[in-house]
Amino acid sequence: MSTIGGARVSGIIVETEAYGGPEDPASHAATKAGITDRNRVMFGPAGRAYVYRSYGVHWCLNVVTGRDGEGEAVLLRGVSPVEGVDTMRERRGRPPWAEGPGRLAQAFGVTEAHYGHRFDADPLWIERGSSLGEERVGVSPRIGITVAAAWPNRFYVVDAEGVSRTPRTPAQPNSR
DNA sequence: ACTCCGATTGTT
DNA sequence: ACAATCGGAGTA
Repeated sequence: MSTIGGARVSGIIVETEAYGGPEDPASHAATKAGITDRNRVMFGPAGRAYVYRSYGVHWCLNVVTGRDGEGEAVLLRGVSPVEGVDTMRERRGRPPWAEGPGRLAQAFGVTEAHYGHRFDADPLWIERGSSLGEERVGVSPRIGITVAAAWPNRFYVVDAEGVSRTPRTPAQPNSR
């Protein structure tokens, strides 16, 4: 749920990816330098927003999930819209509204300004949803990464609107 | 100081 | 298939 910019936008989270601390080579917490300006909030207490810029173009939103010092977070990759589709249309121009991490952040109005925001407060928060049968939860490797590419850390609601289309399999080992 | 390239998306 | 776009992370 977001009230960023005064507009009420909400939806159901239907796709996420788990990123661990320094022991997860695909995580932004896994840097040689340890804690940096970018990943600092990941190493803080759970329940805050880790926002990063992707490809110099998009914002992506994570929820810090680890204990203080652990560096773990969950990337929000897909939301099934409930309220504020009109606002999403203004922000995005056209569908899909919140399918994929960049679109999701744009639809909800999330930017760098929300780095470190606490999810227990306005203008951006998460509420408990309804429980879901195991058979409706899909698991797969994370999208778009090149290391730890086999880790089954992506979770999604089977057949739900807002789940990103998985790109064709990345490809070859020998690009050089 | 400088280079490489990505937790992506939209267009060709 | 490829461009857009830029700052983080490592020093290729």
